[in-house]
Amino acid sequence: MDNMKERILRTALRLFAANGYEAVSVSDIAGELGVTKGALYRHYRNKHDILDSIVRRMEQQDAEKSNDHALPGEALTEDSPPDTLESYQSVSSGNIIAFSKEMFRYWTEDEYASLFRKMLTLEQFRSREMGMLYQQYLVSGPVGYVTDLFTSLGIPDPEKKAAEYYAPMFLLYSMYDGAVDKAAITALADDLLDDFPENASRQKAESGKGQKRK
Amino acid sequence: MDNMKERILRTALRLFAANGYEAVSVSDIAGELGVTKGALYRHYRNKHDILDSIVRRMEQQDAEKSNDHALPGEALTEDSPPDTLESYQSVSSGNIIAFSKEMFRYWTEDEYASLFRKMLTLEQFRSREMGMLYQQYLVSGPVGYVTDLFTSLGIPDPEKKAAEYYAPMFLLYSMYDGAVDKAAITALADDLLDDFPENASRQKAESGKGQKRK
DNA sequence: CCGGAAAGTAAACGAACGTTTACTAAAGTA
DNA sequence: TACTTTAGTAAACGTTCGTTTACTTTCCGG
Repeated sequence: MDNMKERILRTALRLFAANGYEAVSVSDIAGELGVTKGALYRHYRNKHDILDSIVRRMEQQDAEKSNDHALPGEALTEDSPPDTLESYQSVSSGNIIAFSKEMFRYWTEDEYASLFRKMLTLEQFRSREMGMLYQQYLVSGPVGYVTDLFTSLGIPDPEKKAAEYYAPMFLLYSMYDGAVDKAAITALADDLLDDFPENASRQKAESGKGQKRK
Repeated sequence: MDNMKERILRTALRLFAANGYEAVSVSDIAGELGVTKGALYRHYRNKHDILDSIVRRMEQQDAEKSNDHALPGEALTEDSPPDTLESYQSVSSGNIIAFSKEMFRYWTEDEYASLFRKMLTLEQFRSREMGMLYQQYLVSGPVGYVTDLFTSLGIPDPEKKAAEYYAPMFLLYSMYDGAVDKAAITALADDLLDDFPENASRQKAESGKGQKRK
């Protein structure tokens, strides 16, 4: 249907992700689409409106995605009811791993999400809004999510463990972007995620050397 | 001495780190310094020359730093001679941790390094050169360094372990940038680094290659 | 098939871009 | 003291920026 508006959005996102918002001109976007720049103003009020639409699209796509993967008790309600420990158990053991693998693929292989991630990376210091979005989607957001999960599971030092859990994924986003062999990075991500419970389980059963207590 | 040239460099870096190279105009830099833009051209051939000088300055500062921390055998020579396992032992046990803590402080608290890191983050997709520098300084460089170290120590799965080792630092760079309480992030970084040998020791049960003992 | 909305073009707008030029003032140096 | 270099200013260069305008083409429901 309204094809041009969509094409503008995606072309703009691709250019913003590669060069940053300010470095991309309206003429650049129009040129890539083989139209004159005046045509863009039939679909967007101004350049910044395109950026806003890109962000809104991501928020919408993210909302749909998290509805699909909603945990029991937080599917439809906005204010989350007190989740029982059991409600998380389903996602905790093998599910959190699978969920994380899917998330890694999403932010690297999904075209829109990957470009959006790169764009946020470039814009994070330019405005407070972009900085917040960057943190929310890629840094403190995921870390906080895992922290809450670990807390409800009674895992000691949930913050520390959450950082240890999410950090490899975050690092591998950047390695993925700079790598020639992308598949190797994806495999490494899977590998590291699979390893986590093994590494973490050590301190549960065995005492051995003095370790932080809770 | 040549004060203005230095002030231009640092002001430009500060603006580039916040907004990206393209988004900063020559007038912006001059305006911050309270001079007209024509004055900048007495010290730099053009805008890009400022960026080049910033990079060269970082490379110089980095070279000095790695000379201070040089491992035996790689102090002065450019082509690294075959390092013995023992030559790394000094940095391996408690030293690699201390070295890493120092590195974390360097990239977050040292004004020049911190701004340079942010600038590289914003410019990494804009040119191949900047992408290479970003990888070299902040991603594949550190990971490769730790991988080599772990390899020479006979640690199994050195790549995986190196990623697990460096990932928290890399994540905390971004958390540091977005945090209000910077000191808490630094403390968390120290904490995570101290934890690593304990977590990794699990699979050293079978191997008698005792490398960690405080 | 026709009338009007929607989509796109070409040109122009003022402002800002990076860079150059002509000129002035200060600082060294013989 | 005279001359040369250096640092900085103010203005102008041509180009490009985001945006607006007037006009043309396309499309589609009555």
